[in-house]
Amino acid sequence: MVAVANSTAAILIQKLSGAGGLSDAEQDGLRGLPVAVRTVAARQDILRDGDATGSCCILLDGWTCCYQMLNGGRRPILAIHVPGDLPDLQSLHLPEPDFGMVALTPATLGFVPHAAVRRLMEAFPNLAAAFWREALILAAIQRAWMAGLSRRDARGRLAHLCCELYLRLSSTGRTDGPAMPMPLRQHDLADALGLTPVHVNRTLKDLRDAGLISLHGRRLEILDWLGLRLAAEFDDQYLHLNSAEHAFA
Amino acid sequence: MVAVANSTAAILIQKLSGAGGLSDAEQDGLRGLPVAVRTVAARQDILRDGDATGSCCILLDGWTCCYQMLNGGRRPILAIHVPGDLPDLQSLHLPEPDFGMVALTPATLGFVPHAAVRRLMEAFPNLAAAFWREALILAAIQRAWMAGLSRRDARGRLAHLCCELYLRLSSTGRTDGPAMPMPLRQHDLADALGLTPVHVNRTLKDLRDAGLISLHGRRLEILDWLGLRLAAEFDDQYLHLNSAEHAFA
DNA sequence: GATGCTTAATAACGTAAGTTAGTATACCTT
DNA sequence: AAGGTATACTAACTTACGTTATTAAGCATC
Repeated sequence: MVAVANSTAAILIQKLSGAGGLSDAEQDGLRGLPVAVRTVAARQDILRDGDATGSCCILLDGWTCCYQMLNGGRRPILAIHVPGDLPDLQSLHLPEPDFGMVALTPATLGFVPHAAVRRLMEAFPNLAAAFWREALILAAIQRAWMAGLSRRDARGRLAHLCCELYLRLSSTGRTDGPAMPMPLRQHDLADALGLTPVHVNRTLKDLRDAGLISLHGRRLEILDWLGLRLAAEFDDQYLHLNSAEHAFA
Repeated sequence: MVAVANSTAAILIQKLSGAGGLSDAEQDGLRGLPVAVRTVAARQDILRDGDATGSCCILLDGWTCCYQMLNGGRRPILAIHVPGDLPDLQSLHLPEPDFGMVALTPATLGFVPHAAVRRLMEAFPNLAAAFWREALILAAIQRAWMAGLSRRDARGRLAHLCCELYLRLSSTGRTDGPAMPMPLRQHDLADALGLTPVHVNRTLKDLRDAGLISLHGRRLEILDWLGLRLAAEFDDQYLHLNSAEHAFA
């Protein structure tokens, strides 16, 4: 366990800088956090349902997701996380997680002990607010997702997910023009969208045939942003992005 | 706007007392909160999507729900709240809500200005933690709900909701033996479960015919708790209830 | 105790998505 | 490059749930 490495601190500082930015003291506080960096292989469990770890993590590289296991192998995916996300701040006050977490790609995470986070949050109310803001944005993302599961058809759900992931990646410069990495297999998409893999396949074909996206070899390209937004009824407000700058702005 | 009335303080104190209870100073802090009590009629909007109110609310009596509006009158319900719940703590850090809130029954709510809540949370870290714990429990409830929308059939979803609401009501003594109030109309249940009212009706009949519940005149009775739990694959851990005491313990 | 209005119950029919099964393609490993 | 495994694609068939429509039952208001 070493003090937060430069790159980790940079990611945290970028993530937590809201409209007002962070003071030097706050930035130093973040840089002083003790962190254990861990690398995991794709498909490897990061957190098992019920494990209490005593630390929070920040996703530094790669993608992860949270899921719940139900009987019969059903595995609803509850959230997808991309670099910069803080997936389990909730563990600060609910030590026993009600979900598991796996890596969707090879991933590296930083684990920071709860005690250190708590100390930092008490010393810097602004940082506490910034941490909570992040947690609350993830909760807002969950709400939007939930609304889709409840009341959108397969096409709308898939389109919505594409829009959302594109913007979330774009906000930290991880898109490549209109294209982005798409590490989720159709099986994962199915678990995220509440569909079967077969129907995900059909629906992808549908969006492809409609000229909205193309998806080959783990790379998703958005061919018609407006059309996709429309199919998704997508409104980016819930993401609370600082800059709405992306290839289609 | 007056200082929290006795009953309001009692509800807050009960809600926020975790395993350790609250100190006298903390309880006094809660009693000193300025609160505006408002009564709303059933079906009346409490919060419109996008409104910034500048305060948080606590539900003192009655039921409310949060929803999002989609095109074509689709109205997914994202959360159901019962007395004691703090439905919009998130507004502390995300002032523009991404959802609306309506009363499901005549309801009375207490509104506390953000500034006052923030002051209290800075003065009493324990209270801050307790508030966040409540918000995180509601988020956990959302996750469980989401998993259902994604991977449970109509029967499982409805059974799960019955189990959950029963325990949540039971934890503040609002059940009556194996029975509880059930103010949601079938139309509301449909929006909460991602189904159509017709199918909710069919599914209710299904659970009734299976001898698991009975539902007449806004009153839900659980006839076979074990059977219902089984149909729901219900595990109450995610509710983080202090006491698992209820009629079926 | 009529009148209307909202909610619940059923039935008949339609369809989006699930299931099963098979083939093709990509991707690893040696 | 050959073989094996995981993933993607497609088709044929089934089903849970949606849709539309009608009737019945509550539950207000005058």
